[in-house]
Amino acid sequence: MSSTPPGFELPLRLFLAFRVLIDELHAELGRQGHPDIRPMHGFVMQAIGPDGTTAVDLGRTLGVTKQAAGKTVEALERIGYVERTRDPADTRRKIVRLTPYGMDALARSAAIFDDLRARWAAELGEDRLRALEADLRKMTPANLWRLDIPGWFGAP
Amino acid sequence: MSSTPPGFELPLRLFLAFRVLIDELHAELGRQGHPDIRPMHGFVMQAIGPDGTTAVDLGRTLGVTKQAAGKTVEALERIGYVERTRDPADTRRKIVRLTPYGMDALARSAAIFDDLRARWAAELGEDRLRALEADLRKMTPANLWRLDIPGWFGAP
DNA sequence: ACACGATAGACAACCTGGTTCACTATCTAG
DNA sequence: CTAGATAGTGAACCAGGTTGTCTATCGTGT
Repeated sequence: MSSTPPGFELPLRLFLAFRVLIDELHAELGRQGHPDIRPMHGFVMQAIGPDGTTAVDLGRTLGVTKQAAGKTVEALERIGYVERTRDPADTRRKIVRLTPYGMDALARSAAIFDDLRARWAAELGEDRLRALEADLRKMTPANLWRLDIPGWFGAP
Repeated sequence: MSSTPPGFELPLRLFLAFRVLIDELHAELGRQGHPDIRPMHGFVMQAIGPDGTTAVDLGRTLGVTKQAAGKTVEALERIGYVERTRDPADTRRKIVRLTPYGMDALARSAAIFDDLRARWAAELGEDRLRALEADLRKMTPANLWRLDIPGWFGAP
């Protein structure tokens, strides 16, 4: 006869679970030769994808301004994860592409996330985890990338 | 015979679910006379609790420095949600307490969160939601309040 | 052919919430 | 009664976000 938990526990647990996964990802990424990568960077590189993009497009994907996207790309460029080249077909545009180092980080991230998911499956059971994922999918918007982290948090 | 989803979907869905709940909370809070409250503030007020606390203690609870906690308290004070009074027993300390307005916001937050949880229960089924909560509880640390949002996100 | 609107990118100023370092005031224990 | 710990504050800085402005380039309509 357990009573229903207070409503505020759910969002907190969701956030904590997210945080636990991200922290573990970055601890492991650090061990695998990517100590300087930050939580944001992984998402941004995922959003850039293997084919490259532009600052404006990246901003659209992530739900932030082109200036914000540009700044992040700059930071990523400084630490060697992306490079920008002018688009010969439209010299206004600069194509942002992952470097081999960036590709490596992205591939490792994917592998580590799969591994973390497998650990959750081992702990909870694959069926329970699938149910959890299905439920979350049901309650969240389709577009995975509109994170606007962490801007929304301080937004007016 | 569905294949297992990519590992990176799980953290994203967790975050998105968190975000959806928080956004809905603040939309409703806005409608109920608290338009100026920001996502951070709700958590901080929860952490302050009905008995009050101090900046140092609050920092410890939230996992941020006392200076950061102090700044947040200042902001909350400016918009009338908390007040600070010197502790007569130790004049170094300043007790941070919720004002009646702050209490109102906290009570409404709790009610809205309960309501949001009820909506999830209606959508997913109470048993599925309980399973989800139980699974998250299993995979996250006990201390609900060590959020360090959003500092951890940009932390070195 | 060309002018004009739309688009890509960059720069500056500012905001929030975090950090570290340094300092004062007060408490407490030896 | 002094030495060390603790509470709070201020300053300088950082990351990542915003708006607003500016230039360069593209592409379309007359």
